[in-house]
Amino acid sequence: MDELDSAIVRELQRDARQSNRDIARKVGVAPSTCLERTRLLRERGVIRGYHADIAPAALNRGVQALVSVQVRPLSRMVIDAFKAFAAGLPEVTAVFVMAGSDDFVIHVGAQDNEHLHAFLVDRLSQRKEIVGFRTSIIFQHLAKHDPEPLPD
Amino acid sequence: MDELDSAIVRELQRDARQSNRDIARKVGVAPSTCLERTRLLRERGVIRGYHADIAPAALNRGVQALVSVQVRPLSRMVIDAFKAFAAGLPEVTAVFVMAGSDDFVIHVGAQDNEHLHAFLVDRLSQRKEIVGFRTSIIFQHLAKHDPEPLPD
DNA sequence: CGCATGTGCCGAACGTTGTTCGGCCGCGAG
DNA sequence: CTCGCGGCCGAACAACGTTCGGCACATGCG
Repeated sequence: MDELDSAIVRELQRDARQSNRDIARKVGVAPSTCLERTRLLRERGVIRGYHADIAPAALNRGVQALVSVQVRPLSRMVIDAFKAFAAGLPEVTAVFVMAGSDDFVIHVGAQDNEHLHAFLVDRLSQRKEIVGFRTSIIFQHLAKHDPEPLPD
Repeated sequence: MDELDSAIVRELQRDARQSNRDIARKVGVAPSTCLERTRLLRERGVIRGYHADIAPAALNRGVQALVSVQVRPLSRMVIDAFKAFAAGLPEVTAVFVMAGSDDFVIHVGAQDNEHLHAFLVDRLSQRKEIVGFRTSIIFQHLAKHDPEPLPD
């Protein structure tokens, strides 16, 4: 992970669909070199994939929320089962397994408040391992899609 | 946003770096048609960008946390100022503006616990508008990078 | 010090792709 | 029925991805 790799990664974070030649030119190497570096970055697991960023409203997810969930008992079986369950729900876009007073934080998107409420009542609260959850609506979501690498 | 648009979006969510021809073939139209559709989706703001998904450890973010923050007074000025401040910090990868008992949730990544602690103590707690914050470590982060669109 | 070995980069070549554009088809309005 | 329009197609050309042989530099060993 030298300076060249970092530069390539930065470019792909900024715009994953620009041509390999453009990236090569920006980072100052030949296209073939750039391609080989990129291939190795994928192979090493540094680059995990390339994804389009879609406006939530276009996917019928106009309302988003973070749901903090506590489950009991705190055994691996229960945690893994709930994690798999949550990840499988279509309204769920991300699952955080947490340390602290909340065991999970779930990022949920729904068409509107009514659908969100239905999701919480009909899906989540069904699960017997849940001993409590707290839902907070998201007003805004600023995501940094090209975070700079932190210095060592 | 007809069925063809949805199919293209789905493919670009799955893999943003596959060729336009491949996408066209999978969704069953000519490459030129697919390209034009994609261009319109970008123009309409449905597609907001294409980003590489990078392993956090490679960016020196081995430790991640969600920080719930309360600020006072709850005026637009204070909220906007804190939002801009948080988004500008290199350790911060996402800022959620929330409804509920927490005003913000900040997604933070740091090299290790020591750096995380330093960030919280030296950066966050500097801000006078903060009346309280709570930090929870993230053990795991399952993100769904190709969420299916919800039915209408 | 000279030489052998290996690693990483380059540039050329070729098959593939992106992108544009003219034209065709089907549909709806008049 | 005819006209106009929107959307899709296919061809063409420039640009790109990908592979491969070779070169230069560094490293370690005789």
